[in-house]
Formats: sequence, C-alpha cells, structure tokens
Amino acid sequence: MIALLPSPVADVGCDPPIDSPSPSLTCPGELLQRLRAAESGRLGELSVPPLVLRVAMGSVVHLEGARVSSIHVVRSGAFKCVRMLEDGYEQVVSFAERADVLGFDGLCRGVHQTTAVALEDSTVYGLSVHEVNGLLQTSPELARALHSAVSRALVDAARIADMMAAVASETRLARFLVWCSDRALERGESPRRLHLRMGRRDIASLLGVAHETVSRCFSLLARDGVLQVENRDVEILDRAALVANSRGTRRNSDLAIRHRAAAA
Amino acid sequence: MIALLPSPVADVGCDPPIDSPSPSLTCPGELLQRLRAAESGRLGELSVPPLVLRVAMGSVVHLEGARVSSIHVVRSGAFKCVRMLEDGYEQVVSFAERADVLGFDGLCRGVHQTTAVALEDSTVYGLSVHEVNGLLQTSPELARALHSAVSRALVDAARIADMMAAVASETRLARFLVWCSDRALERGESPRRLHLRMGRRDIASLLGVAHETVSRCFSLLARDGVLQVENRDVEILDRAALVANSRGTRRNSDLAIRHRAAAA
DNA sequence: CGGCAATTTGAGTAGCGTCAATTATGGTGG
DNA sequence: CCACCATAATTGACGCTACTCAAATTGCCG
Repeated sequence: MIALLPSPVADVGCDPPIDSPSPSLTCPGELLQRLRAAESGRLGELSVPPLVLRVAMGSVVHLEGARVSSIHVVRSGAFKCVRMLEDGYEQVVSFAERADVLGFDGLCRGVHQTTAVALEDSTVYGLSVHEVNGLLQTSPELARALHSAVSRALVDAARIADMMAAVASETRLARFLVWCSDRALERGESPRRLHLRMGRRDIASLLGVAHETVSRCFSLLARDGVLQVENRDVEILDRAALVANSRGTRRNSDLAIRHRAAAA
Repeated sequence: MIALLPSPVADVGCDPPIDSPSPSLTCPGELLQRLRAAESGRLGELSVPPLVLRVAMGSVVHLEGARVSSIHVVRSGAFKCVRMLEDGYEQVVSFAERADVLGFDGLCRGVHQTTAVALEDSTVYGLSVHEVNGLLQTSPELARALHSAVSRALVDAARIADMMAAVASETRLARFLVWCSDRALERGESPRRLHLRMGRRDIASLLGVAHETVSRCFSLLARDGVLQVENRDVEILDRAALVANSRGTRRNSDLAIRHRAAAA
C-alpha cells in the first residue's frame, strides 16, 4: 500500500512545477516549503532529511482506530479524510491537498480519528510524533508553520460546516465550488478551471446530500450557463452567478440581526 | 464587555468545584491544569502568571474579522463559535467548554475566522500569540498540551460533520445528545443529566436544521420515553434507544463496503 | 472488447422548511 | 412582590425540496 522511499531521493513526477518563491511572509505553505528545502539538502534546523512516502491512489496513509505513530504533510496529490459511521456509511470529513496536515486530529487520544485515503497517486512527508515534539523546540519557525497549517484545517472545518448548513442543495454545491476555487487560487492555479480529484459520491458525502442530488445540481448549474461540466473538469463560466447561488436563504426570524444591548 | 482581572486574582464563583486530580496521563485537560497550577503560584515553566479574563454572558472574546492578538483557553463557562454568513445567518460552528481553545483558527491568516460568544458568565485565559510562540519552546509539555487541545477541536469538527450528515433530523439530534453526553463524561459530570448551555436556535444552527425541527425532535424523543426534557435540562432515560436513534439510515448503494483491491 | 464503477436522468413519496399562532420563561422596573 | 415585556420554545398546517428506488448511459481499466 505504502511504498517507502530511502528519503532524500530526488523524487520525480507526481507534483506540478509550482514551487513559487513566495516571500517569507507567514501563511500559505510555509511548512511545506521548509520541508522541501530540507529535502533538497538545505536542512535548516532539521537534523535529518524528512521522510518521504509514496501513496498510491486508493491506499491509505493512516487508518481510523490505529495508534498514532506519526503525522503527515501532503507533499503532492490529494486525499480525503473519512470516518466510518456505525451503519457502514463513509462520511467524508475533509479534503486535503498540498501543504495540508494529515493525522493531527489523532494526537489528543493517541488514536487516529479518521482514515486518510489518497484520491490520486500522491506523496507525503512522514513526521513521527517524537520528531514533532522535538522539532518544535529546536525550530520556532517550523512550529509556527505547523500551527498555521493546523489552523488552516480548523478554518476548512468551519467552511465545511457552512456548506452543509445551507438549506438548498444547489447552494451547498455552489459553496463547495467557490471553496474549491479559492483553494485553487491560493495554490497558484486557475480559479476558473477546476479539476476535481474526488468523485460525486465524496462530494455528496461532504455536503450531506445524496450523490444523485449532486449530479442534478451540476446539471442545473451547467444548464443555466454558470458552469461547464465535463465529468470532473469544471469550468466556472459565470463566477458572479455562482456566488449568487452560494448565498443561502434562511428565514428572516432565524437571522442574527438581533442585537441585544449588553448591560454596562 | 470584557472585564480584565489583575491576573493572579483568587477568582471566585463561576466555576464548579471540578478540579479533579486526574493523574499526569496525557489527554483531557492537561493544558488547563497547567494554567491553573500557574495561576495558583506554581508557575512551572511560565515566567508570569497567565492572564485571566472574565466574560459576561452574551459578550464576545474575539470577533470574526478582527486581527489575532491572542488566543484563549476556556477556564470556566461555555462558548459558541459562530460565523456570519453573507445573508446574515449566524452559523454555529462549534461549542467550547472548559479546557477548549478559542481563536486558534485565526493563526493561519492573522484574522479571527469566527466570533466566540459566551453562553454564560465565563472566564478564559488569554495568551498572546507572542507568548504562545515563546512558551512552546521553553515548555515541551505545554506544547504537547496545546497540541492535544487543538487536536480535540479537530475531532469535534469531524463529529459535527457526522451530525450534520445524518439524513433524518431526529438522528442528528440524537447524535448531538450522545456527543454532549460523551463530553459530560469526559468532564467528570453525569452523562445522563445534561444541562445544555445553548438555546434551541444554536443547536439547530449547528445541526443545519430549523429550530422548530429541533423542538419537534425533542418532543418526539420525550414522548417515546427516550428523554425527559425540561427546557435546557435533558435527562437521558434510555441511552440504548438514543444510540439506536443516532444510527443513521443511508441508502445501501452509498455504503462503503466496497473494497477496491489496491495494486501491489 | 468486455465488465465494472461512476454518472446521469426519471418518478414518486416522505420529511423538513416556512409561515403563523400560542405558551413558557426570565429579566426589569414600578 | 407582582405586573410587564421581550425572547425563547412549542405546536400546527401546508408546500416543496431532496431522498429513495430504478434504469439507462457514459467512462475507464484491464
């Protein structure tokens, strides 16, 4: 399932040439950049080069219920994190792409809470929990970078909640696509031409709807000229219309325009 | 809105006497325990006692969109984290109680992604981001404790996704109550007698249903003898039945009993 | 080329959201 | 202490959306 590379191997293919030299600001993929640098010989504060693992499409990086021995950072490719519900339904909890952290949610109980499945052939950095604890002391910058990445996971969780909270399923899909577009932009890719790595079922699971409904919504948005859909390749033709669709419609009485004067 | 305490003030009331001496294992509220110890004089690795803030019910600890100057750890009381959607709907993203971390999701962009509102009179520890970065180097244990707490937030996010993903709203409420029960148990309280700190609207928002539906589901579960409901005080009369209700019902064809043989 | 899975489309029904009205609760001031 | 108001919570009725079951089509990999 998981092929282990010697480590500082000059690994080829698999990742597009998007190693943009973004300045030493703070956020986007600083953690990944540092790991890449270390991999290329510039070790920085790291004592040893990071471990690189190759993960074939459909195989898993870690399994729900397994003891947490290490966490991972996506180096290339894409993953879905799923939870098996009691009735056997596979609930998709998040999607992870380059620079995202996998397995951090297992730290609090020492057991992985999700299963991370590769949606395509991918590579990840493996960091043992022991390494993590040590690294954070020796390298404040690395610590900040890791915190930033974990923070991003929390933000994504909140946005996913927003998606699932929408009343109309068309709204949910629109929000999902806007989210995908935003992420593509952050990643330096086109925010208009999206290549979805996950199937309709996975999208449906994330959004909390039936996969037929996802399919129907794609068709509707395409018929209205908002999208051009060809299987997993989606082009956003009319972003304004898509955003309009992403704006939810909740009843007036549930709105929060209710300002309570706080006592002084 | 926010009253600032001198700091190592012997603060009274507000928090129940649940300072159980759980051994130095790893998980549940280690971060909080360390902060409490520091507050009581036993500074440990901290150079100064932690800052304690008092937050009145209905007021906020941090506001969505504001720059992140510090994060907070709930010392007593309860909070909801909300996001304002474009249409003015207030989406509840999570509930936080004692030992939970607030504001960590803002680190990656430097701007708070949620608004944290106190559901009752509460107190929190305030940690400036500067402090956080420094502390983690000087104290590995504190770092681990923080990571554990953040990890728990990710786990909660996944469970919330599970709740929202359920088809039937009765199932969603059942899952929510099981979750509340689990948390109460972790906290050392009774898993049967729950005192919900949030209103029906907030529950409805978290579950992605109308608040009338929440009310109806409470009534149904009460009529079936599963619960005894008196406003925000809920007693679980038949946990087995509640768990049975929490088991979702998805169509067979969407189940994930589909094992693809991975190439070797 | 054949088979399996993914996707799409259709039809019927159940369940939930919306609107609306009533009751309960808690806090404030007279 | 009680009356009063605002908000929260409950219950009812109705329409519409999305889930379910079902079948056809496409796409993909061996």
